[in-house]
Amino acid sequence: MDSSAAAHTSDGDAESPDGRLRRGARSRKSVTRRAVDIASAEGLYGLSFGRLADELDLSKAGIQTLFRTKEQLQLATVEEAGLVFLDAVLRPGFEAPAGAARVRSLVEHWLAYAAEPLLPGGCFWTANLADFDSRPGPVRDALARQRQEWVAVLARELRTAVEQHEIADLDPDLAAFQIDAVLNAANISLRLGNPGSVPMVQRVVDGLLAPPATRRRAQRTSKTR
Amino acid sequence: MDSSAAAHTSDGDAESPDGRLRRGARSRKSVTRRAVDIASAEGLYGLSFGRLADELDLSKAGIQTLFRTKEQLQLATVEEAGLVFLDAVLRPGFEAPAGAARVRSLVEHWLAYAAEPLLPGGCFWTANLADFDSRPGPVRDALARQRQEWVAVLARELRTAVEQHEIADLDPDLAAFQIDAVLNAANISLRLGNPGSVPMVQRVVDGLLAPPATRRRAQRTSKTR
DNA sequence: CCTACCGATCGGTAGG
DNA sequence: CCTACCGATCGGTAGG
Repeated sequence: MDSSAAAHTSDGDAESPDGRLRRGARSRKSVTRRAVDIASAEGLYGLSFGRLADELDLSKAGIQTLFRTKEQLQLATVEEAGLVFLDAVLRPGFEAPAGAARVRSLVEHWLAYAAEPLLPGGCFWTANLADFDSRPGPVRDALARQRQEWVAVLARELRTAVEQHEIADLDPDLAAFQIDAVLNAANISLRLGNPGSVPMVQRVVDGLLAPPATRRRAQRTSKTR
Repeated sequence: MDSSAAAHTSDGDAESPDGRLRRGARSRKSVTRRAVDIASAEGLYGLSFGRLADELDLSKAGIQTLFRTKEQLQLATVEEAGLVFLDAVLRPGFEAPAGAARVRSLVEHWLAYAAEPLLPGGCFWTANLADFDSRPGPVRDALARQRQEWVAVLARELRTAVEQHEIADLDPDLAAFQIDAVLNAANISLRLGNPGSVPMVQRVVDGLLAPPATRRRAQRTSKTR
């Protein structure tokens, strides 16, 4: 992840006398944070230098100087989205003890993250992976890697839950795939004005996480909750 | 669905003497079919009159005459995508007997439909619902309605399977939601060059459709298949 | 269906 | 020779 920001700060150890480097880093952060909001709703192709300039009261050429090309702007936006996800989902989710409790906490924080007002367009990856899955390149690769890391986190906690005998013996990778799938489906349903998929996610997760003796009942009937 | 095609054919009951209406309808179909291909890979916003004109050796203004506005082109493309899905998934799937066999057949045909070369970008709705879920309007409404109809078809067949005692007593709406979710997740994974999610879909569906006595084992362990 | 345009905006770059 | 901007404009293309 050698972003151009790293290059900016590494070619001179000392801050320039008038604070230009500091101001540059601050501008970069404010641009990428806004870009994450735009891209969550309208996709990474909805980004443009001109639009960001208008919304942030900067000049278009100034933003272009910070990122050089649109692809590098998109990559920086993807990286910033990862930080947003880290703060909103991973860090708070990891306050729960490893295993089933952490899976539940991660799912809860994910559902909150997908709802407004954190990101106006819901989940950043739901919106952009579908856009970029047919466009090979570094942006697609970065998005795919982040998604894979998220699914791997879920799988690891599910594996821990199995090893701790909190839940029945299931395939952690398969269960993580299912949880990620229904979360993304719920995110789209939320965008379409149908909140009914959120309790469906809960029921799927409850079914997967139910202790061995009661798992059949929890996932089977519609009136369990 | 009063499309502009209906308006074109209703303002004169008789075919014009030189066959212009016939040729217009043929052109419309060729344009929308190509538009479905483009939109499956690059989204309905990747459509443009100019690009379609280049690819089909027509003039940009000629295509604009057929559809008037870009939104009407998008709506006609969504409608055409529905016909593609009908031919590729629903009609062949419905040749299987109602219930569990039909669910399996629909899933099989869906997975084949999501793979190339039918549509270069995979599932039309996976790509476009994520794009349009934050853009209210008739295009979003049409996409959402089609998706809901597909999930309702799955739910109805699952309900039939329960009533025929082919499968355990589950909530058909919840199971249909899960199946649609993992299908869309598999479609994206296929686009990203990872075919491993297809057998995961099969295992999820097998777990949901397993007969009552064996359902626990089928969905539980990773080495069942 | 065609040529010929419009106001605007795209990503990117010029000199100051 | 560097940066972070500015106003202006490059060649192309968008929907209409």
